[in-house]
Amino acid sequence: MRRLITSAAQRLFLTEGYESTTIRRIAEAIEYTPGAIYSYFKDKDAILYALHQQGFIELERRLLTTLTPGQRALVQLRELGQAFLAFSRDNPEMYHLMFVAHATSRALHAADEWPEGKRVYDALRGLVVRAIAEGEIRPGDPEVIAFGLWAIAHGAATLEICDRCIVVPDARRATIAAEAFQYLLGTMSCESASPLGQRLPTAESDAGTEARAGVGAALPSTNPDGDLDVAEP
Amino acid sequence: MRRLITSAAQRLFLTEGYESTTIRRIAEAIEYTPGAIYSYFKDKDAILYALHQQGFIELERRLLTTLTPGQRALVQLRELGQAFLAFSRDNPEMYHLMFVAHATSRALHAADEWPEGKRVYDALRGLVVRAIAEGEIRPGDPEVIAFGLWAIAHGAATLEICDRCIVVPDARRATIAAEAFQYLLGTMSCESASPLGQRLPTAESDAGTEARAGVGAALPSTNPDGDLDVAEP
DNA sequence: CGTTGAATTAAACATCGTTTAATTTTCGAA
DNA sequence: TTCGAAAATTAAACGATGTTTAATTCAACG
Repeated sequence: MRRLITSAAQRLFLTEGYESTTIRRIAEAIEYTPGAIYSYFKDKDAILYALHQQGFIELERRLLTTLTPGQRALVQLRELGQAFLAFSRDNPEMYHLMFVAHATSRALHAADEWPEGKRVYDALRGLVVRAIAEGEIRPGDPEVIAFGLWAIAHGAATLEICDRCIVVPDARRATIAAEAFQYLLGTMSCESASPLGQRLPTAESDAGTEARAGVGAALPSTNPDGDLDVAEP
Repeated sequence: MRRLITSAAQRLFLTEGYESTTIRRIAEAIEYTPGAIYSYFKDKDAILYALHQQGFIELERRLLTTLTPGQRALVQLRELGQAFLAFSRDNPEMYHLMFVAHATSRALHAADEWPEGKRVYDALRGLVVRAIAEGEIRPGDPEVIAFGLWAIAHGAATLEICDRCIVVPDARRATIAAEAFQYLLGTMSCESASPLGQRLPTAESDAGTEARAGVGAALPSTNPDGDLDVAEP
């Protein structure tokens, strides 16, 4: 029954947007009465929070399935960032709910209240440690580096979602987020001593695609129609 | 009269928070009737948007007054980032309204609808161009570098504001945002070829303070009580 | 069949943003 | 000074929201 509610809420949320996702409309969608919902969720924030959790599980799935297992840590870091940006672009409303909406951060005050986030972040930090150990990015505090990478991806994603990219020229707008992540990851890699510090060597790259321009276009969109394929029984 | 309304709205906004800032409460604060406000603002979003504009003017003021005029571009970039993070920390609710609230980005669709933001961003890009010309950061696309720096600062700020830093250990939490910005600015500087690429030489630095730890503590908080000192006639 | 407990509803409450018609206030011209 | 038009302000209502409560329906079991 909770599933029924959250999946209806999610459908409404992704199709009609944030404002139209009201308790009454959810109830109408599942052919129940508004009051009935309060037997299964304390209040509206609880529903949003459940959505928020499902979103993070889906994000985690997408991030982890993107990683090519045997690959070098630096390459996996790049894949992680690209997948993160792709997710935010495919599901902007969901991303907003998950990361910046006031409704959800209200019920969030300790790390164990956000296990989904902590798992992904720990994986990121582990990857950073490995990248340093493999001598692919210059040594430094893994905590700072991991947080920095997260901040870049999250910052670029939210700037895009909140229509803040209107200050960059039209021609660059679509790709600037991925380019910025790519550039910054490049500068911290060990090859960055070369004057043009943005060519990041990978196993499958160098197939004729120029490094910078290739990033935006190569963004994998596993889910092009923008739906979240989670918990729709 | 518009001033009266916005300043009351701002006071309510900063003291009582987002949820409590209702038209009726604003009217009550200025001893008017709710309907009267609609003679001066089209709707509630218009009030939030006016606040949003004032916030950007204040942010711009704080950023520009922080820059030490004759200083090298790289140092000014660092000052810019620190001032930006300090602002977001001093005025979290305001920052949320200005950058990520759905209400404000609704009325924002072209660059000329956001002149305050464009001005600051152009200044940032100019600084990047200068830093490259002065040979202080490695050459690259100024647009990408400027956007990247903005993404870092904005990402770190929003992660902090939205309580996402709970995944980093308690001891590091308070300073991690500033450290990450400092680190990333360091890696793109030309001195970063050294193994520990995070010492950023400045005019007044090297006074015994260790580079990394000094950043968080040195955050200038021009406005410790968290108020915005704008438009309170 | 009757009873008990859970599920569901209908209706109300307080509050919200917004609109409309009526009222008050303002203020320059007669 | 008085009048009347224009502006400012109010009172009241509308529709919609999240939420609660008491009543009602429903399902299961002795």
